[in-house]
Amino acid sequence: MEELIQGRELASQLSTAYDNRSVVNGDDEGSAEGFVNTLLILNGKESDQIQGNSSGVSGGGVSDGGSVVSGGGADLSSWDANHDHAAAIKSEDYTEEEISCKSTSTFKDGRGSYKRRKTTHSWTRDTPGLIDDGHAWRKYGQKVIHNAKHPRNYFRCTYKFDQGCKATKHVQQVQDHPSVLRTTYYGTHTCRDYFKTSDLVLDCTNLRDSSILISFDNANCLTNKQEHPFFASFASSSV
DNA sequence: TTGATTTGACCTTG
DNA sequence: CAAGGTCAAATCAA
Repeated sequence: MEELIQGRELASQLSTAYDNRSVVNGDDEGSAEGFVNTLLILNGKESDQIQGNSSGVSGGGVSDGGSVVSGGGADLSSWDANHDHAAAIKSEDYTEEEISCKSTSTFKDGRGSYKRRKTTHSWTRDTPGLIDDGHAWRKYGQKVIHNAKHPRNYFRCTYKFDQGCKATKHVQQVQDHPSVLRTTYYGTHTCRDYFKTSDLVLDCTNLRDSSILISFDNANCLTNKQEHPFFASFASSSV
């Protein structure tokens, strides 16, 4: 996060320097390194760390969820602050095994890509009821869990097939508190809900001098940046 | 008619 | 083999 914040500052400095056509010297090597690190992170080189240590990253985020990348320090606290019923979130162990399906057995009817969730990156949230987390989910299963009073519901991203989004989640009532729903998120959203993000502004602070930025509605700049902080920063780094 | 949900069967993993 | 995760046909709903 420090690198990301630093990168944001450096990007601003770079923009200013470019405007002034001034020669950057002195500690420019360190600055450049930090900026490159930031770009690497934003482009996924260290995305695992981001995902593993962050709540509210795309899949885990509610519609007005917290910031991960671009929001800076102020946004970091917005997750809990914006929720009266502070959601309990925790990350679990994560390995690269998720990436490769190591099954060697034969598949029947095209099935077989089953992966135990134990080794995949996940985080949980406890909510007092059903909430809109800002993503389109489709239920694909329900299962009675051993030693659990309540069944577990399985959801996948609506755009799983359209856009290959691998995000899934499980929702289950907490045993001791039936009114509380425990949602476990797996994977992060790689999809784009074009209807919801059509007015997304990637980085309004440097809008005037950023030829790579895409903006469809500048008027909602602040609002959307708060609602989709991760997408905003992620997208801007990817364009 | 089309998309979402239900639910039992199927499949993998520990 | 038990348990959890996913598939897909049947069903529901807009």
